Amino acid sequence: MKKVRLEDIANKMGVSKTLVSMVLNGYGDKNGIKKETQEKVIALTRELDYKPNQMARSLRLGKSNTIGLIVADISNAFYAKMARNIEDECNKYGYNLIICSSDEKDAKESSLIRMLKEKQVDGLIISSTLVDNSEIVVLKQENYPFVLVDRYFPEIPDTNFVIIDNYKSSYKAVKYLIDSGHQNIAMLSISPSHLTSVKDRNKGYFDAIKKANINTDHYLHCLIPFESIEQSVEASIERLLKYEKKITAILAVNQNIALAIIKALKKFKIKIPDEISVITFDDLPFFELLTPSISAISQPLDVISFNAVKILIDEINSKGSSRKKDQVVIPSHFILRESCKQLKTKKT
Amino acid sequence: MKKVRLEDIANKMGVSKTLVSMVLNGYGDKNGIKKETQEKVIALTRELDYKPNQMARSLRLGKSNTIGLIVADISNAFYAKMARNIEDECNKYGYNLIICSSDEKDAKESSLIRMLKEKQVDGLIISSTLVDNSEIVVLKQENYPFVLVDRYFPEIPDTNFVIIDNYKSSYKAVKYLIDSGHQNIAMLSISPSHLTSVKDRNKGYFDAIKKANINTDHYLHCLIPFESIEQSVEASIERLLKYEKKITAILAVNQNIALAIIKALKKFKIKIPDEISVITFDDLPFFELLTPSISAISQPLDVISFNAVKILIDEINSKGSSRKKDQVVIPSHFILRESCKQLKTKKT
DNA sequence: TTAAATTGCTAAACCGATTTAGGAATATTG
DNA sequence: CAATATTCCTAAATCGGTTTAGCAATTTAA
Repeated sequence: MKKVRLEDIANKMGVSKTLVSMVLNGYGDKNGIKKETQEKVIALTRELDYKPNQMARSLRLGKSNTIGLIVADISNAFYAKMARNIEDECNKYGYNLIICSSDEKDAKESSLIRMLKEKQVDGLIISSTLVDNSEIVVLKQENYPFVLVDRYFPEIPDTNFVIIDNYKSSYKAVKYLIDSGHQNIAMLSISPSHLTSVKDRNKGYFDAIKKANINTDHYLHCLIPFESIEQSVEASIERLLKYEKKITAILAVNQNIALAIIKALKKFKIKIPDEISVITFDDLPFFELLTPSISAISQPLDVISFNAVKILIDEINSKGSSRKKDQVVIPSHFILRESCKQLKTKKT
Repeated sequence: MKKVRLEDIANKMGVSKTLVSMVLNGYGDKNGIKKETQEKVIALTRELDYKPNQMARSLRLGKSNTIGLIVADISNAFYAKMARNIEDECNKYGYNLIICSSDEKDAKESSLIRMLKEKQVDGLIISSTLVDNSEIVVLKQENYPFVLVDRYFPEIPDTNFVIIDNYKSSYKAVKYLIDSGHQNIAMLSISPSHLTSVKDRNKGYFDAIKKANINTDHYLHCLIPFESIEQSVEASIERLLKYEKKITAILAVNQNIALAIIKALKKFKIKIPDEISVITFDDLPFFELLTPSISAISQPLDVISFNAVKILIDEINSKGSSRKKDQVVIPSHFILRESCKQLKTKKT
């Protein structure tokens, strides 16, 4: 069973493929094609189950109606959720999504960007891990439509991005802990930590403890290598437990770190929150199910996705004319759960 | 900055685009192109940062090097993990992935299949939700390469599929509970339940309790509507708690149901496993972190993905000649954790 | 010295759609 | 009745690659 082409329809009807194309694209009236002819075309199209070859169409139109999404790892709950939201938003505009995982690897991300461009995607949404951001700079120079999410590049001006207010979120969470009476607060952050999201979260933590004039020992701020989260977190926790002063709270820089922390504390039989309070960036449905449930800084992924796609489509549609870039910072939600212990009542 | 085309390279060098194309595709020697010329082509290609338009290439070659993946919901941890494994496998073969979520909706899945065909994907991997499977039948008639995962259609013979042994997994899990002394074992299954995976899991449950000659009251087998898992599970649990006999174990048909069960039991302050033991299909990293940790029937997603992609690529490569279909059934792993209580020592 | 073989390359067709420019037949106008 | 306008449609170019068929110049063979 051979595929049905536009030409097959045209031949079978004894008209030109120009006519068929016009009718199928809704330009029948505009080009003065007889109603009767139009109906016959439509009918035959149905009958033969004609499916236009989008590849051919895209080549001619210079538009693939496909968007590329690059995240660190699609199997990560955070990105999976984001991908789903982005997928839905894209569908609304008639776009499809090619999803790729960069594994936080520079080389892989760069080659993914190049590959997606070769595939002629109309735009990119990137949660970039790049240190060497030259590929992004090229995108910008080429005026290629793209939006950064979750992380951005302060050193590249005038790029679209959608992020949460990482600094403020971090600062507020730590401030909450301080106000609850915690004096020795650790943060388990991640390395490489050139990512703006991580940097801002780190800075929020440091600024909050500095401002409160409590223990600002850098020993309390641990960098966990991305490649070996589980073991490194366990080692760090072990180290922290031996610290001269009693550490009573930990801030996790993301959900992966949080999972590892919970696992390690379980292993060392440290009770949350009685001995150590825990707050994490990123919320997972199951943080609520744990006993105790885990306090989280939740990113509104639907809002982020909505904005990212909207901006990207806008960028695509206004290609050529250089459009003013959108830089959206969305507030996060602090969700207080059982994992935080009040050491004293909050000062008024 | 205009895009560089094959022709631009050719013009700039004063050769034909045929030559350039041949060289870039590695057919330079075969066509007797001078080494010197070849080198010049390669050099110029680098210099101009030429990126072939894959759309044009695909159109000519009738091959997009793209695969479509349809799952119920990519934000679901199970499918996210599967998608990632499939992505990696595809990359090994030089393919990309368009991922789509069907939301377990017939109409949406059918239209996704049609859409992906229009996009000229070279093959499909589908975790199908279809009751009306006519779109699958069409695929088969057209000899369109596809592989079913997780679920298949017994009524459509000779289709590729990769699944786990749902019946046996379910049977064994329930048998384990029975052997541990449980007499009143509930199962929270899902509706619509036309899916082979669900049907087989249900059958395994029923056969195990029938064989053991214990309570086979159908009241213990609850169907949770897909659209309202949380509320329905809660209602079902409430009902089960009022049952004339004391229910001491529950089998969850998948991770979503399990999450809802854990939540509901937490709400009703029922202790796992002291009052009720829990086993679930599908393993999540966090099942291990819960207190108590949750026993699970784990699907080896890497093995499933590996097979699915391998079969699909094989199918794509042997297109035309009708290839013998692969039907792979992979054993699952039962992971015993703290959520199962021994009511008596296992009989010998 | 001429026919045959080899070397190194190219023109043009093709994939399947969209679009531009225009043509033939009929209807309307002056 | 000729000139113009309208109606309905089409041939051919185009998008950017790959591939087929073949050509001109040189080398080898007879």
